[in-house]
Amino acid sequence: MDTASSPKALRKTLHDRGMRMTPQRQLVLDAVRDLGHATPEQICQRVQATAPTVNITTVYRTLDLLDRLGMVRHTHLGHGAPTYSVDEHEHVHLVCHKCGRVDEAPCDLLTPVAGTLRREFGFELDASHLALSGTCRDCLKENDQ
Amino acid sequence: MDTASSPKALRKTLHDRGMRMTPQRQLVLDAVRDLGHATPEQICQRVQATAPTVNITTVYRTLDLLDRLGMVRHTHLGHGAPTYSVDEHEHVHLVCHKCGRVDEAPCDLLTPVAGTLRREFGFELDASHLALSGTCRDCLKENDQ
DNA sequence: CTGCGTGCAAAATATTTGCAGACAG
DNA sequence: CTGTCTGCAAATATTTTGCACGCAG
Repeated sequence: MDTASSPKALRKTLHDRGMRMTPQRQLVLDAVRDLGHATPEQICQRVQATAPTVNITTVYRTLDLLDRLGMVRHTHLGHGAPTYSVDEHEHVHLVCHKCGRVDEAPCDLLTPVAGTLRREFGFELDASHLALSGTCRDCLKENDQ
Repeated sequence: MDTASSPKALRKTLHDRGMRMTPQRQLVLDAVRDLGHATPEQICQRVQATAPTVNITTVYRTLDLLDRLGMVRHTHLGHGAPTYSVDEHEHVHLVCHKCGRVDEAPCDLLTPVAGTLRREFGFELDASHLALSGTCRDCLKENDQ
């Protein structure tokens, strides 16, 4: 088996478009996979743990590249910084606007809504690109006290 | 009738908390109401059409204040800048990630989903705070051509 | 070799903070 | 009058861009 984020897959995708394979690109892809959802800043720190000279600029450029290649995707979790994750396990993000915690829910949660939107608005929903915001279990409990 | 964004309502809300009514605060609230969804930058321009000396700093501070007072709310539409709107007509935002267009859908679209989230995740959904992203009617059409 | 990709510095953008004066109450 | 609010300038944070060198192919 050969996952989408393996060195081979990355090399092939890049070469198919006349682009080059570099250690930096592999490190960024690895970091995105390992961290789950992470901001460019966090990804950069992770990469620098292995290769301290890699510049934040390169991280931004590489994330942008990998996003356009479809190898990672970015999600707007709310407050500000977008977070990046590998495209593998699709899910909806649930962001608590009180404590900032991010949970995940299965994507098909929104399937009925997606159908309604398509029918009534001609709008093709991309469920995993944005988060749903609200209040999480724990913060709700705190309010009750 | 006395809407939530009327000068009187604003004055009262402020006074109840020992805060002061100022022309700047009324102008910002008016701009938010008139513009629908707008970024701090756009709101500032609108305010400056009437009062050119009002500073962007004041707009940021006032938006933050009005948000905490519950007189406006902010929504993360995706790409970057949050947008502010009055709390009156609740709706879900549909953002096209291709052309950037923002449509609105009735909030109760998500009522069934909100129920599922509450039951299965203990998560209380706040539907109007975030946007759903996808591809709008027009951009879908373009893809077909 | 050739030129794409990188690191560095600096620019562009977005938002926040410190402080002295203005003015609401 | 008193203390909050504002405007200005500068600090911070975030992301982008220009350029010369290094390395992938």
